Amino acid sequence: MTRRRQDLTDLQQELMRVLWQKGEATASEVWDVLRARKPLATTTVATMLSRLEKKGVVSHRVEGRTFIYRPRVEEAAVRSSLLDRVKDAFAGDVAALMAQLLDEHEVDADDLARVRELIAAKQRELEGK
Amino acid sequence: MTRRRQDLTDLQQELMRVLWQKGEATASEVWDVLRARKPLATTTVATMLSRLEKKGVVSHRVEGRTFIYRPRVEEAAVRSSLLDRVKDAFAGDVAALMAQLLDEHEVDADDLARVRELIAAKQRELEGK
DNA sequence: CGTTTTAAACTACACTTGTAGTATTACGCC
DNA sequence: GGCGTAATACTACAAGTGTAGTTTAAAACG
Repeated sequence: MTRRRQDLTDLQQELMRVLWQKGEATASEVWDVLRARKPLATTTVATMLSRLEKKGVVSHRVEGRTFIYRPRVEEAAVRSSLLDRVKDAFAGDVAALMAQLLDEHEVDADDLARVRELIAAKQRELEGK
Repeated sequence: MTRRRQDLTDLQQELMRVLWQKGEATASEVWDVLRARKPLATTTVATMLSRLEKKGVVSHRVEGRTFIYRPRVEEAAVRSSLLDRVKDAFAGDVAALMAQLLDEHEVDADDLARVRELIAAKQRELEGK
């Protein structure tokens, strides 16, 4: 029980990213995408996928003798769970979190504008209530 | 090499949180703080602390026959590393990240105001260049 | 001083992860 | 139809984690 929440490790997330992007994929298709970033044996990818299935985050159907995997959790949910972690690390202080984010990561003018609009919307929403 | 970056698990982070807050602490002091949240044997905490030391994230000095631990990594660094992870999960899209954050987490008017000001500052900074 | 308490050291163990080799078996090609 | 190819199944193994018991030794208390 190494991780609480249904968190994914980096590698697991990379596998999932492929599935999320493609909708579904075979082990070798996933391998094909990942090998650019990182050299892995095909069996490694297969192993990971079947373990992910055991964890319930992917499922597969069989076509011929090939497994076609597809995600069973949404990317947004995983992101959300990750956000929770970070929020905890910031003792729940979302503003502080954003501050550090703005501070350490390259955010361009467009991003700022977008976020600004989001905030305005949120403020209107708060006032509405 | 289960985790890249020098990431900490949830439990490890809870231990560290105590050290960051107190500046330094003995195993039983840490245990004392943690046991509210979670029942752990004292030896568990001691084990974790010595493993954290092996990893280089804490150090200790001896006083009498007691170890007094202190953090060797800053909280900001750990937060930063966590932010990196999330940013990756959002494919680098900081604005999207913030959007989900604003959407799913309770942010009050004060927070919004603070963030708004941060963004304004950042915008001015960008223009300045 | 002997007994209880307390600290740290050492040992243990199950589980997950990253990583991949080996075995088996079905397919498609010549 | 035999053979290489490719796919899954099975096995392996070292690290790291969560969790804690056992051992040893010192300190504190009465």
